[in-house]
Amino acid sequence: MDSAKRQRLEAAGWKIGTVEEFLELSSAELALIEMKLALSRKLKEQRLNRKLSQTAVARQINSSQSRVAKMEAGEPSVSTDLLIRTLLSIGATPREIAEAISVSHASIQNSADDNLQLSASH
Amino acid sequence: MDSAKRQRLEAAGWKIGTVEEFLELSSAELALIEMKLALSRKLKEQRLNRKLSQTAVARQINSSQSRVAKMEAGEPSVSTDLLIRTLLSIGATPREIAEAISVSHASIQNSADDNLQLSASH
DNA sequence: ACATAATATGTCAATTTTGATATAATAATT
DNA sequence: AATTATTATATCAAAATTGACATATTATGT
Repeated sequence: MDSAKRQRLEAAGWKIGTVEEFLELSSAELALIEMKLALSRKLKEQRLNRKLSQTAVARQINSSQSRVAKMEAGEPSVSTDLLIRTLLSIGATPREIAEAISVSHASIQNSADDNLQLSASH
Repeated sequence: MDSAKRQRLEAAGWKIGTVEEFLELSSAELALIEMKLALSRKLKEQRLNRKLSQTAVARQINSSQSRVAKMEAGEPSVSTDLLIRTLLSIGATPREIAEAISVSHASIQNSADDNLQLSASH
């Protein structure tokens, strides 16, 4: 968990810092972060599928290109609300959104490598 | 749609006002509202299942009883973030959350009575 | 009926989120 | 290689959300 997953999270600006800090994140908090990242990825995927630029998406939702970029980067300054609103606006169905969220579940439960590394690291 | 569904939404504080205003709500906005209401209901359901008071839930998430009440009432001042965080905190799984969201989809597609009434009302 | 627990509603200062803007970094096109 | 389109990153004032608090209403038990 430490290395791989933490780096991924930190890259997106979630600055976790120490291992203690990381461990202090409740599983609920982690699950929410994972969910938001899953929605981020879904957004980028859907946008590319529809061959839209970030600017085009921004127009559809009365926002700015930079905010769309932040959404896709999974930055903490982006709320779940905004992610979902944007997904719905470009035509994603609630079902697709639900699927993305379910996937985020799997990624929590599944990353056995991460957990192994964690429990082996002390 | 006017009467039944609008009343439900307005009761929760979404004050829609005129029919025009209502119709101006994009389907994305409506879908998001429906989603949030579905999460509201899920929260209440899960809380009752676990026989927790609103105060007990508030403690778990460092919030207040009144805010939990607002969550369950589906008030606009409650973000999707908070709803999901709370659901996760009391032990709901991402899968359950996803299911609730999928249900909200059905309610949009299904309410044939509402749509009929709407198109017949002018 | 009375007390008590639980839920609802209103308000508000503090925090968080947001769109906008500027600008840098990359990719695509000619 | 030079132009142009696209995406990334930083900053910030305005808007939305939040926890806390007060208090009203409603349920539950005795």
